[in-house]
Amino acid sequence: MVHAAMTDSVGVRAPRVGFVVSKAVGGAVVRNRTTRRLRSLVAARLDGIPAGCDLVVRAAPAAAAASFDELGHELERCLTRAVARLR
RNA sequence: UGAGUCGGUCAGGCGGUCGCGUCGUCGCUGCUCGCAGCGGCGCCGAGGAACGUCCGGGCUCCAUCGGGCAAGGUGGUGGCUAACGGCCACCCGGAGUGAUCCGCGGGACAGUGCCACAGAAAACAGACCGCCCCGUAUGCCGGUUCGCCGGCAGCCGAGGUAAGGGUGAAACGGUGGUGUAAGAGACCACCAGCGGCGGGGGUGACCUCGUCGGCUUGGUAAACCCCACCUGGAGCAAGCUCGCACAGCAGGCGUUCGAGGGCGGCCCGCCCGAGUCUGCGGGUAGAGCGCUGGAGUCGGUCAGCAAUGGCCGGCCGAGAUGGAUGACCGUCGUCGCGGCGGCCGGAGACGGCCGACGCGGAACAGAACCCGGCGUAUCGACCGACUCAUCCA
Repeated sequence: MVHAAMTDSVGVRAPRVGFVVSKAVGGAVVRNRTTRRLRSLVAARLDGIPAGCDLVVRAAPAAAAASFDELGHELERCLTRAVARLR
């Protein structure tokens, strides 16, 4: 799930992204690994995020078992929806 | 070729005999019938630090409403990481010709304390030897109208000064001049340093340029302290499951007038609450799980200066519980020493290389829940990068 908000109305500052990976996803090791994978996935899609925007990416419990490609598709879907809702 | 700096790898190989532990398997014996004991066979069986237990995490249980005061830790900046007191990069200061190394690197105009020895004086100014001026006992010299006058030295008294001297780890800016009775940032020039303002570069520590100003401010915070940030407690004997055993007695304080407990430092505040505490006496001290494949490691690739991270693929046979992993022999390799033989260099003394032989050495040290670091110990062997000097092309 991806939440988005325009916190810098001028749209100059680079976009900021935060991650929420709760205890429901797994233990400390699983949660940290999930965060790292999500971070690298988002880094590859930074061009599609408008400047001045803040994102919060929340990991569902299924994210722990998902493969890298599955995570990528799901993030893509949520990201386009969240960005479209901004406009 | 010599001298040096930094980083990394390995931790003797092979074979044999005896011994130990987990697991598997076969046989015998026992019974509570799926375990125990004994014996045979087979596989596997410590480390780079397994160590110290100095930090940080995972994991487990307990607690989790809030406020205040303590306590402990960290300390340039930016990043990495699960986290750190770790690592990487950079800044500043110091050492080195250099590669590089070292730093316990916030604040000394918030306050308090301390600064040994030496020195006059150690933090706020003061003045021991000095230097100078004035008054003046006295002495000497010169002049004299014999009243004294001038000069020099100087006891004592009052004052000016901090340039010079010596001490120290450190002495109230440095050098040169002006100035003065002697001197002094009193004034001037340059330099160092401090502060203000402005321009430029950098995410930042900070760097750099210009300009102005009083001319100048000691050290110590691993002394208390101040500032910023961080920290719930206990630990695998954690903890979970199964099984087994027992017997109470006496006393204190208590049941909305509340004992006791929790918020593991204290106080407030909040919550639970009918039992609880002490002494004597009695009982059980068995088994299993946790227990080893994990923030693992190697290669490739992508991002990054790097630490590190993403993706893809490969690899990974200790698990004891009074605690196993040991001892000996053979052989090969390696290092040191000894004499012997050969070759080379040299006038020689001697040095270097090779060969076989003999003797000797091979460290530090050992799992106990698991990781990331740090620190310490270590006979040696090897590899890579870089620096300086000299020579040759």
